[in-house]
Amino acid sequence: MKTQLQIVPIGDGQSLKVKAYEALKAAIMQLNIYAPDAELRLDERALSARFGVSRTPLREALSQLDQEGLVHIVARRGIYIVRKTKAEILEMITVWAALESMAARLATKEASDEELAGLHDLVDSFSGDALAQKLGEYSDANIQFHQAIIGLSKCRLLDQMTERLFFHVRAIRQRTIVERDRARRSIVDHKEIVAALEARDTERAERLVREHTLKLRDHVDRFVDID
Amino acid sequence: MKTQLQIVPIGDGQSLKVKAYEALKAAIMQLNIYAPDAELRLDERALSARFGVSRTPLREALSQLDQEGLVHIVARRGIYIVRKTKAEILEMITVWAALESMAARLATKEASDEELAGLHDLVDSFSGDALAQKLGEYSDANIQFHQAIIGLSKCRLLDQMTERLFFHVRAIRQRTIVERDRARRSIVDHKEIVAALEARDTERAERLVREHTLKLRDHVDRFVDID
DNA sequence: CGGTGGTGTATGGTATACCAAAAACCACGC
DNA sequence: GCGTGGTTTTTGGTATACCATACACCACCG
Repeated sequence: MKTQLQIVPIGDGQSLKVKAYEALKAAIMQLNIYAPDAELRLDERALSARFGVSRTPLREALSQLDQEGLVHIVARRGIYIVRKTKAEILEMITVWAALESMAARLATKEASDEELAGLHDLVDSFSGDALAQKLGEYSDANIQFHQAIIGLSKCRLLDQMTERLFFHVRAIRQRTIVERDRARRSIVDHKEIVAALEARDTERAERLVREHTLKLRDHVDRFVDID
Repeated sequence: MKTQLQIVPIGDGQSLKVKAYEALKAAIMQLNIYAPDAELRLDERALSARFGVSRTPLREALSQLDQEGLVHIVARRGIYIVRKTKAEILEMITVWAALESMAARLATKEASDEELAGLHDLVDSFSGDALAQKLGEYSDANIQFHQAIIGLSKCRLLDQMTERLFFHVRAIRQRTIVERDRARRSIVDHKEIVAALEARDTERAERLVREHTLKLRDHVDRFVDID
């Protein structure tokens, strides 16, 4: 993981503000912000020159990132990429658990049999070779599974609100100490969740999802070392 | 309820951007956006002149409101105050239910006996004369109760995420048809919730809060007429 | 009278110059 | 050598001029 900002050329977007926003977000996502030598300070003028746009749209993009909690703008001091504290990460996972358990509840009523079958396949496809994979890839698959459940709730707002949470949670995965059994047990949980959804067991699906995500919370609490 | 923007003089704040943001938000909150003759269109230059600030900080404030979903900015078309659809309102209440039920769960573990006693008093103070009050005032007291529960979870993120939801839900209360028994039954629910919290009954507190808020969802679904 | 094309205007987007405050730097004196 | 005061530099905040596009209006033509 790089410890310096990797600025990608601005692609196609609607406005320069949006382009700058996406480029910055992508750059921050690639950055290992918890590395000791990470470059956490941003400079408006330098970025402006690097992107080839003026400060105005760039500032609007930075302002948006500030509101989302990715960067912290201090007047006449500087703009800093935010390092979430461990307590904040734990809170995010807690909120995630709340939202996803509600999504599971809704999914038992809103999702079609076909959609649930697709989710079932998704889990199966990882149960075979997941153990052989690197933890990082498992983490992606894991998030993919959880986002799929949220999608099945048919509630757009749940999608929007969890998107930001996943971004930050993803950022700390390389700080997570590998625990051998965790991936395997996680897949067992996933299978149980899918079974509850397919049985249209609303209460059980909600409970399993909540407990599963709160397990992750405890795991991060115990095995992630930041701050 | 006024149908025109009520611009208040910019008070004291840190930056002009923040002042403009707060003034605009307050103005929008005072506006009955669902009135047929409501002024939903905003004009950057006109607002800039009215506030006595340049377009730059004003645009940053508007951009933030756009991200929060209060206004909708369309390039070279205009800036419009957003009228949430009924479906969106229902989604917001659903998410609210998810977040507050988790808050109740946490509160059974995090809140002190004194804090719960305070919540108990809050409910009692409204059980006596609530029926005599106007529905609007009851609505405020209602939101106050729910925010209190979220506060007792000791989870800042839950506070932040529900704040926006309450804003929009508050905006539709004058469109809610008065249902005579609802305030009374709501208070019964509240008392049960407080009892569960005081008994430290995590599962029951979570369930009661969720069911209570989902009741509101159904009520809005049936008795609120927008779109 | 109705449709169509062109020109003018309104409006959000962008670039740039300037401002004020905070920090860094440096010279000076003890 | 170290602290202290002032000056320079850095940096985010603000004001303003200009740009590009979507829309409206109107003249012109069929």
